[in-house]
Amino acid sequence: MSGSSDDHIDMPAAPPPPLPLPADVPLTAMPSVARALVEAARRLLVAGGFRALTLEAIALEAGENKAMVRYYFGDKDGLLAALVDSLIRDNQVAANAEMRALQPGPKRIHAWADGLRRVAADTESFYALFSLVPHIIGSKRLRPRIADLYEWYRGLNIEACLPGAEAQDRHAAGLGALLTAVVDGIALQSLLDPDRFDPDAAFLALGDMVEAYVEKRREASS
Amino acid sequence: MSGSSDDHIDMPAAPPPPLPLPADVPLTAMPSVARALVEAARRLLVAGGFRALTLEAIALEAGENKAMVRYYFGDKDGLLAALVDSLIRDNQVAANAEMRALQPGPKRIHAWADGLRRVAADTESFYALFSLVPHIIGSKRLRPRIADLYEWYRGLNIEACLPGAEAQDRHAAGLGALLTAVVDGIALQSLLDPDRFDPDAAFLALGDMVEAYVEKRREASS
DNA sequence: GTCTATATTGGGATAGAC
DNA sequence: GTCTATCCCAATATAGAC
Repeated sequence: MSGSSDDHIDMPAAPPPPLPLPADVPLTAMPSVARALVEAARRLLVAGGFRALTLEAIALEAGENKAMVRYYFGDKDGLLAALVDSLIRDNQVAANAEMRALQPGPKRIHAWADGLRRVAADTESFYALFSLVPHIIGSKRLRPRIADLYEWYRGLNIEACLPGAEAQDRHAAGLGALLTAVVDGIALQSLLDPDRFDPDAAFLALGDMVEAYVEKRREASS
Repeated sequence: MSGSSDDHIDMPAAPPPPLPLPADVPLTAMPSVARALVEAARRLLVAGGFRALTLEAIALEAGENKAMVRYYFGDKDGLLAALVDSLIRDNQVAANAEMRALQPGPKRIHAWADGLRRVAADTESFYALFSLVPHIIGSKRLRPRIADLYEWYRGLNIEACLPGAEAQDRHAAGLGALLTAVVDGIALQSLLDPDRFDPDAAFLALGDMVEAYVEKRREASS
């Protein structure tokens, strides 16, 4: 069945789904049916956890046909990749635009830290994300896609705080990873203790720390 | 069967679990049967994810009887709490002892950052932890226990980097939360991209950042 | 309790209408 | 190019026989 060697030779080997959407298409740029599916999946995930995420339930919630998942995303993992992308990336776009409008320097760093604070405050998105993590890590196809997404995310952080850093600069790479980690980790602590935990304090400290670090780094290199 | 009202009266009414172990008993201090159960649960979780964690499978893997879970931990969530505690806390004890042996100052901070690096490098533990997160967040009984564990963990970080900080000091609280977040977040990135991602770079940056921050903070307050 | 038959569910695939 | 209606296969759950 996998080879389907009986196909007519002139049939270009199983009509490839016309457009399995790449995972990095922003939600707003998707065909409306695809967007409806992603948004339905998100609602189901937030409401009922990963178990609730069946193709049938998603199609029902979206008011679409089950086969549309295959049509637009190839398979369920493709849809999940698009979902994770929307959870991580869409939040970043606004902060990104804000950041680029500012000149490099302390002010930009604090503005970026504040943007990260707002991203981490979206606990619903992070609840959905953490619900997916076990499945992502266990999925051969999904994990590399999410890994790429995180790589992009780290690069964004580097550009915000150390514009023009060399790609091989290990300190810069460490900073990018660290900022990404802080957002995820603080969001996790907020989910675990929504009443008592104060996420903003961490980002205040973060802004000051990155500023002090970048300053020291500039002095050292001059 | 749950009521078993036919039991002889002189049988002291379902021996109440003599010690639903508090979640913060270190693994090494547990009765051997309890420890065997926790370790079996850990192996199953690492091998097969959360779905594999049924009471039957745990008892089988541990070579114990299913009822022992109720006896030692009250219920499944009690066992899971002890498991999470062992995943987070046991790693910390050694680093904690090391830290206390050092005088306050830059050296201690870098030693602490290196301890955190080693904690984050235990990807198996973090795989288990992240597999449990969706269930923890959704569990009314488990979530507060893990929240307390994280509170303790944040306090430990504060003591390592800002010994003697006031409990109400928001900057100190932010730093404690931030260090905790970095460990979790970096471990997540390692799990997502075990081949390419360089977790150590983040902790190098972290040590320098915290040092620069604490230094600046001391100058400001003097 | 253990096992097997059966029903249900879930992910994936295909054919064909428009 | 978009979409609907089915179908298939595997895994799981349930039920009843023993």
